[in-house]
Amino acid sequence: MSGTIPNFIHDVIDADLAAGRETHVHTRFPPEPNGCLHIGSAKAIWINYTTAKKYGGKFNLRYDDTNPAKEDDSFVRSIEEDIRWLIGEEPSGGIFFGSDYFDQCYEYALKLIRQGDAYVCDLSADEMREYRGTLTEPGKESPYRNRTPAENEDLFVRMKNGEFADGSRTLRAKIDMSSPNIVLRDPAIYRILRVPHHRQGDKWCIYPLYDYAHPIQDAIEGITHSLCSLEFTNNRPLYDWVIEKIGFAHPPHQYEFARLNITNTVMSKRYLRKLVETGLVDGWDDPRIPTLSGLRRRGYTPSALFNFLRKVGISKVYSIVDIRLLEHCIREELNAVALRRVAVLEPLKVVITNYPGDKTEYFSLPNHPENPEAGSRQLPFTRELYVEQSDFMEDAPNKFFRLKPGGEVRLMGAYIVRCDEVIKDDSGKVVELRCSADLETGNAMPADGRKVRGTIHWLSAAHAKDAEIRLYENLFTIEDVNSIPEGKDYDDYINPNSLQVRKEAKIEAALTEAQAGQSCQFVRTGYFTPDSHTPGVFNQTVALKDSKGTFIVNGQ
RNA sequence: UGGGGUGUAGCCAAGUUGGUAAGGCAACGGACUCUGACUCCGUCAUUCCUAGGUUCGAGUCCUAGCACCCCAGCCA
Repeated sequence: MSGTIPNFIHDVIDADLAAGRETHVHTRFPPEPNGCLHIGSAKAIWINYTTAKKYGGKFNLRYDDTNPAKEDDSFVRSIEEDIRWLIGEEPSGGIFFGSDYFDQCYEYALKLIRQGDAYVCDLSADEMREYRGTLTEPGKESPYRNRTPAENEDLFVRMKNGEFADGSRTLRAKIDMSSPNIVLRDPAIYRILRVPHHRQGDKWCIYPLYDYAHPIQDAIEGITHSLCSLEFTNNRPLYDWVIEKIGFAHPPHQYEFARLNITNTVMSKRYLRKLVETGLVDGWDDPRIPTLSGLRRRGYTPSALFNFLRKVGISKVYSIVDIRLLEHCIREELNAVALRRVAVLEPLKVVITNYPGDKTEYFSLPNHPENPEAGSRQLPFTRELYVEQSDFMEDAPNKFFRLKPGGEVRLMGAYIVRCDEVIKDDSGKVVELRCSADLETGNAMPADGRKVRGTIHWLSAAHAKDAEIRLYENLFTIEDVNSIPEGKDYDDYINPNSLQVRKEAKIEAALTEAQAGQSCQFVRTGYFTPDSHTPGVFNQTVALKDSKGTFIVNGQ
């Protein structure tokens, strides 16, 4: 279940191992602590983690914290928590910080300077852009490109010592201003930035850029296969350049895979942040967004997520996965293990007219119909019950197998009842049903052999407990949020029904003891889990599948 | 009009040295059912972006096109 299907990365590794280019496998996941992890990050974690595992190698967690202007310590804590939750253990190779290698990055920069492979450039950001050229025209060499190594070293040391203003100079790799790959047109590898670092404090006023720092981090940690997403493909030649010029004995190699996209949701950190900051969702762990904390609060499990990722596979094709595959994976898992419970989301009172008002009897309901070992529990039955409003229809079509005037239905695990009378309020709304139970038959099959097709869930009004139940739908009404028409914005496609709160819900007594992190199936409606923030609130993980499109317990 | 990456069903995605298109999701039929769930059966690419070519035989090889994605941050 946790394995992977064949993929090009493992093909590469198999070849490396077979040819003796590598003797082992070491991977890493390098998040920048500038936001929360989401299911797209989970794909990167899963690929790196399972690859290391498959080959008996190690897996590192490394915070890629080279830009103090964007990073925050609170995110390193949330990332660590999410990863522990996801993989269920410590990263086997350890936890590191890219910033811990700043000294080495600095020393290697000096080495590049002395080799004539890097120079201090005084061009402003705007000038550098002009000199860079365009996609179709080569760039021009910087007038500072031919400074001597000694002059460059002097300048770079003074950059480090804080003698120059932010942005006034950069250290650049001396590669090729006419390269068709723009990444290679003398990229900046160090910038001056007077921003305190979350771990280094005020030690530095120059910080290395990703393209320069990343290969060094990988090499220092002994990473063999550096697996990242497709948008870094253009940067790979620079990655290799850094490794080669510094002269690492055992060069790591980078391989790229397509990032994850899912229909009707958003994966960009930038937009997730916007949703959180504008209050369109309720924090980074809002159950409607695909952050790991949100998914966790929603009731998703690491194994369901990993299974999902495994089924999606690894490729280099831009793709957008149907969110229903994700839902399938959590249903598949929860169906097998979740205990069945009764909850009435939208209660409608039912009075059993031929049942004594002072009587209570108990019916046994299985905790899991397919697993007798899960046992059963007793549900109290009394004259006044609650059933689901949507389980009654006054003018019902033929295929409606639930309660209707004059019709019979089975109360799950208990009596067959017939609807005799419908009581409405002044506005015509149905407020109560008066039914009669087949007391002879009890919870057995009818002796006369008549068929009762429908089975609905119910709760004794006197015994039911109150709860708030939150139902969720897709956050976006558009499948691909990456292709929003011109002139429109993400916000134009937010589903107004993404959260629906049922405050008047009723639940069976056993549910009052449910703990956050436990999932159960509310019979006939879906899988739910207690909210981790508010006691007495349940979050819907996913609705039960509704193959005929008529099982309307959710919404209208 | 530069460079890089990618094109297999509605959506993901396998396809060994060319040998006659896996699997999953979705959908649609049907069986079963005291959850309209689950489970179970069945249907779902004469065709692999297009056009040529090589071959007894091509998704796999060759040639030429086309489409989509990424790159012009002192972001990652």
